[in-house]
Amino acid sequence: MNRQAQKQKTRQKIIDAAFTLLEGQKSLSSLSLREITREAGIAPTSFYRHFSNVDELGLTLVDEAGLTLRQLMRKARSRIQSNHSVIQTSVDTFMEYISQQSTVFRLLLRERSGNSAAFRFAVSREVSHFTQELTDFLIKDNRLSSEIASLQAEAMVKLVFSAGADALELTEVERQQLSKRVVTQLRFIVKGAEAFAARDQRSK
Amino acid sequence: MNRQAQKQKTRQKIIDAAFTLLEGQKSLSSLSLREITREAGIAPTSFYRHFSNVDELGLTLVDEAGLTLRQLMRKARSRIQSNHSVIQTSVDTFMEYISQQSTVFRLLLRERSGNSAAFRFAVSREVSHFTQELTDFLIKDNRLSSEIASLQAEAMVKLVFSAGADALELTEVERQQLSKRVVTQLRFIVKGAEAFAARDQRSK
DNA sequence: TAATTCGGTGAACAAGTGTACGCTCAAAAG
DNA sequence: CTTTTGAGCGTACACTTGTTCACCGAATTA
Repeated sequence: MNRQAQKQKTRQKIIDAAFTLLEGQKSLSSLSLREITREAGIAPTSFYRHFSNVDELGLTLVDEAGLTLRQLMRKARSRIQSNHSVIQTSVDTFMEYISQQSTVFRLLLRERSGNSAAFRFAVSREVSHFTQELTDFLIKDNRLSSEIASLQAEAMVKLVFSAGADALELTEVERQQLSKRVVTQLRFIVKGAEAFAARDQRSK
Repeated sequence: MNRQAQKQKTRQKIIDAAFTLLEGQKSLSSLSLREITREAGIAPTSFYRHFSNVDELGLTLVDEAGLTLRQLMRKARSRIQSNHSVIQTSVDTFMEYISQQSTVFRLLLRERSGNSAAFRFAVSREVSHFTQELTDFLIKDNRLSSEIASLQAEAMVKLVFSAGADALELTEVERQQLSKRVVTQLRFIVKGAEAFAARDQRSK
């Protein structure tokens, strides 16, 4: 068998093992090398053929989680085309992803304020992408000034991610109730930003 | 010397040692018993005379952090009496506390989405107090319906805490810029909630 | 004064950790 | 076919970890 392919395969085994362990209550920095290799079914020392550190593996996982996040955005956008309530659709999509990919979101939301500066930075980068895309959308779709759009987007993302973190602890029905609250709260922000934008227009 | 007082004193030494270690990049659950006792200058086994677990110590720390939070609220309220911009004053007070008591806030903000369910629960209890007090204030001061007040308060607290988490990574000047953004974003929420309240009034 | 309580200690244990080193043996290169 | 490469393994080492146990000695009680 192809040597390169084989290596890639065990590398994936390591990544999968880490994700499996993360499904429990563990965080990235509490994963031990030996734990991971045990789960992956390889010798502890083999780990070093793929990553020089557990931290390096951690950054890889954050990157993969970022991919999921971008996938989420794409899905939300594609749904908005057909359906008209942008906010409702977006929140629904977000919550759906949290249910389906709970391990990935747990990873992101935990490491966002976790102990490792490197992880925090990596997550914050991903969330920035998210915010930037929303900002662009608001400028184009709602014809807001870039300043107000950016403030609005930032507030909305913070609110949604914060609610997402809460959602991880909740049952399916509680999650739906939370969704309704979040939708209303987002509408507060939209309405408020509109009012500010109108005032800005008038004063010009 | 009084035996009881002496015991209290070493108990405090343990708590102080834990806080000192937390000033680094460590989280509650990554603190080890021996680490703590080493820092406190006592024998590892002495720890058990005061706490049966490191987790039990952790909950004590969260409680102490909650005290600081309530102190913050009191301070903010007392300042609002004299000054008129409620939002500006509150955000300033919050950011000031984050600067001064950064370890405490790091603890709260980290454990809020940390690995331990017990810690998460304890923190969420403290944040709930915070939200509830703000809700009451909004009902009394802004004459909002309890439903809208609660939604508004929840959104505001989520936004402020989320910004607080960001602030921990920033320099003093960046923090002031962030404060300005947050104040505007909070005004979005207030304006938006007002609009919704007005609509509710009309429809009745 | 004599007896008891109890906070703090040191030694010891089993279990877990990261990592260095040299080996195998099949794939890749010559 | 021979040589080189390199992924994976086993052993070993030095550490750290939580917890048990019997013990000391001063403060407290009788």
